[in-house]
Amino acid sequence: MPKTLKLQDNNKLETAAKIRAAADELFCHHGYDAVSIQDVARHAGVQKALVFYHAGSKAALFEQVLEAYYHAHQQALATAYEAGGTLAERMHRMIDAYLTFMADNLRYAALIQRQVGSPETHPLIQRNMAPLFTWIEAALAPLTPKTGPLAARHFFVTFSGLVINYFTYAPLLASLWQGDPMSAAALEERRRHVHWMVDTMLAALEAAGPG
Amino acid sequence: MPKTLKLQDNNKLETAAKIRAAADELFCHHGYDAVSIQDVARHAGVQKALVFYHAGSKAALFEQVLEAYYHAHQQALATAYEAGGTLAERMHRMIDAYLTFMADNLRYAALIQRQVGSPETHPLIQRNMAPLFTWIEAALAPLTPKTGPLAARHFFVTFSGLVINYFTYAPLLASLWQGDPMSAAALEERRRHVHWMVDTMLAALEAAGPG
Amino acid sequence: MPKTLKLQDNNKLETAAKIRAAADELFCHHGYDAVSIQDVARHAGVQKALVFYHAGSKAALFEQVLEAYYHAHQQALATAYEAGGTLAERMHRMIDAYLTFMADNLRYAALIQRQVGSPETHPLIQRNMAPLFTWIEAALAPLTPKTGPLAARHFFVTFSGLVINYFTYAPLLASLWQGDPMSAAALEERRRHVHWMVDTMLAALEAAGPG
Amino acid sequence: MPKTLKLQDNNKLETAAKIRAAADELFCHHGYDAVSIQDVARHAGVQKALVFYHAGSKAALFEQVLEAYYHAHQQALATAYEAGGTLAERMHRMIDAYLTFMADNLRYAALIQRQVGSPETHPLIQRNMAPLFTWIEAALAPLTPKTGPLAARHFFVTFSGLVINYFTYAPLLASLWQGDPMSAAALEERRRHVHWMVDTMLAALEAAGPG
DNA sequence: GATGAATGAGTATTCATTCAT
DNA sequence: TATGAATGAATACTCATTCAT
Repeated sequence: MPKTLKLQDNNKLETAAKIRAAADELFCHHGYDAVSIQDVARHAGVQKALVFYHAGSKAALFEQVLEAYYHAHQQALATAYEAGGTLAERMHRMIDAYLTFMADNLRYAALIQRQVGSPETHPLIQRNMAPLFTWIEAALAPLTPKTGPLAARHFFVTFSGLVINYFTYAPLLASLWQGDPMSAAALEERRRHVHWMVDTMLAALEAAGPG
Repeated sequence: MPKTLKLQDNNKLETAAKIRAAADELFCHHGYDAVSIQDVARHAGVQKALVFYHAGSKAALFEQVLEAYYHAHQQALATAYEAGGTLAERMHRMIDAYLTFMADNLRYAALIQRQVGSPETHPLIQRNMAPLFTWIEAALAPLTPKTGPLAARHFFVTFSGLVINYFTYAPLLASLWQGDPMSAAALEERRRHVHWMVDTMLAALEAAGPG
Repeated sequence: MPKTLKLQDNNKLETAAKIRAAADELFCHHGYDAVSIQDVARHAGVQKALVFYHAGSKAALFEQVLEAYYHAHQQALATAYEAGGTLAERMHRMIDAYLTFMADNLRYAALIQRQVGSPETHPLIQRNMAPLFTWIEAALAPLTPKTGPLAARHFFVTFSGLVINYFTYAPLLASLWQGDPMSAAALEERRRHVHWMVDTMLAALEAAGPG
Repeated sequence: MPKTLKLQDNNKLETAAKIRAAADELFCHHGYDAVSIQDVARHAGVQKALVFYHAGSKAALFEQVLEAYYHAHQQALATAYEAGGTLAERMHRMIDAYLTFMADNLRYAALIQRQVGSPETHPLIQRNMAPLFTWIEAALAPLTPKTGPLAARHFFVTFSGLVINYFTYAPLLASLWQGDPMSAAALEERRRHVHWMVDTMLAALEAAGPG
């Protein structure tokens, strides 16, 4: 009976997937410490011991969630890394890719936000940031000095902040924004704001002459 | 016996202060969930039950810490709120006040960062952000439209992010910055970067004509 | 109301004592691994968390039990260590002290027996054995060589075994002994057996001349 | 296909044997309670469920290990039981057989040592001791009284203790012995010590006249 | 103001064991 | 014969909190 087989296969696959999905949601929502394996098990509709069977430990489960986001993030930016065109075009594309990924993975912002404070997670976050930093440094090299207030590294912090902060502070901004700051229209507006900031900044750098 | 009374008063103050100081340090460093009252008591060098006597509960103790930062923050920005001069001057002063407060209260950034994800803390953070938002909206009113990508609210998110993100991501940036990103020299460099961003942005807005 | 005070005092003292007593009995009966803190708590009639409050941890509780026996043991042998008389008299007195202590602390033999296999307990047992070894070596020095089959260290193993083994194997010997091997009469018989062994051995050593 | 069959047979044997070997080593080293089936499986390099398939249960696996030692022990003493010669010769041979078996099965001493405290194992240990006890009682019958301090049963406890205790306490004696108490030279020395004790004791009993 | 004892629910993790395949 | 998933009870230990003194 292939049907039975398929069902069982689905069940097996589903168990591990259900656990990861539950862990993802809970960790992102409440943070590592505030979530217990009991919570994850309840949320996934499985038994507590089964979470350990599949994930090994709470820390390992958390790392799996982080790792999944890391891969998704890198993949999301991959095309933007390699795309050509003018500097402004390339910057715009990178920002669009970043914004789209964040909008598609709203929990991710919250996760990272919280974990920035936990040194154990730093290596993973650094690994995550490194390619983007390298890319921005290379892209801005013709226009920016190696050091000082206009060095590329400052623009890296500035522009990643322009994107990330919108998402992390979104729940707090709901009262300032009329309507949902995560709606398609609001996100599009933010996208154009960041593009404007990029264009303005690039124009100023170009006017000032090469770094 | 005033002498005894005074001593007792000092002891009282000292005990409560020691507890708050310990709570401050631990909550900021490890987050609410990762800190136990036992930890706070040990760190303060007092008995566990005394923490409850003075603070009431763990949640109340945490709120006291948050509230203290809230007041310190408002006080730190108070002069900048009222200062006069050109728009650029006023923006610079506000940014300087913000940066200085953050540099003086490095733990605060970490605290807020973590708590942004916890809905219970949202009211306090919103209360904290409100005056600054109002101020920026008023300050930029002559130059920015009420809605759209160049509305003041976007610049609020953008510039508070320019400041805050530098602090929250600092421990991750250590490898990119050569040397400590929290050193006086590094902070001064960041200050000048943000000033440049403000000046550039204001110039562009002015060139484009009133919102 | 002194009565109430006394009762409360007793209760406080009793709690720690009840826990130690329960731990003593259970650890000796079933061994470290087979006893859970839950068991100890139930046996002492207190709550599980209270065991940790008073003892710190399972390992610490176990060490407290061991340590108590160690002190009792040393105290039990103290007089015999210092007593004078002929070599035979001193050996007899030591054996009597040892046998009496073991008979009064039947659980102790079982405890040590089991723990001999656990390296973590070795230091404590070695500390326990050291004074007796030193004493026997000094006492037999005039009669035994420093090395070889008749060295004092062999007699230490032999005579401590003569005493200890009787107790550790007692529950297995019940069928061979008619009646209880732990009865006063049976113990007195064993005492005389060990004395006879000592006398026989000393006579042989003396006949053979100084080591 | 006999070849395949044979291979399968070998694999079967190997799997069961690997499990028993792993169980043997772990149980002897750490005791019943401290060893999990997971440990055994890992140590044997097989799957956890396979251990249950082959052994039935943890208790059954443990009994298999004990039973194997029981058989090996009886077999090791078998020749000594039946050998002829003078009483001293027969005693020496028995002691040699015992010592050799213990030296060849060092883990066994540790196992028995621990299990003496567990009533469930008593029947097996008693079954193990019975033939030796009967043999010693018969051998010493001409020289010893039926009861009292010089009854054969005391010499049974005494001489089995002389042998066994050396092995069980060996890890604790390492510091007293210079060098390894389990080295061939050290074991030979102990053998001669026990022989001397036997000879001395027999001579004294003979001098005293028949029991 | 301060303390030590007590509590009951919670934590992550491991257990021996079963079972469908 | 072998396996991977699943289970429910148990493990040592910590938690915030209370309370009598």
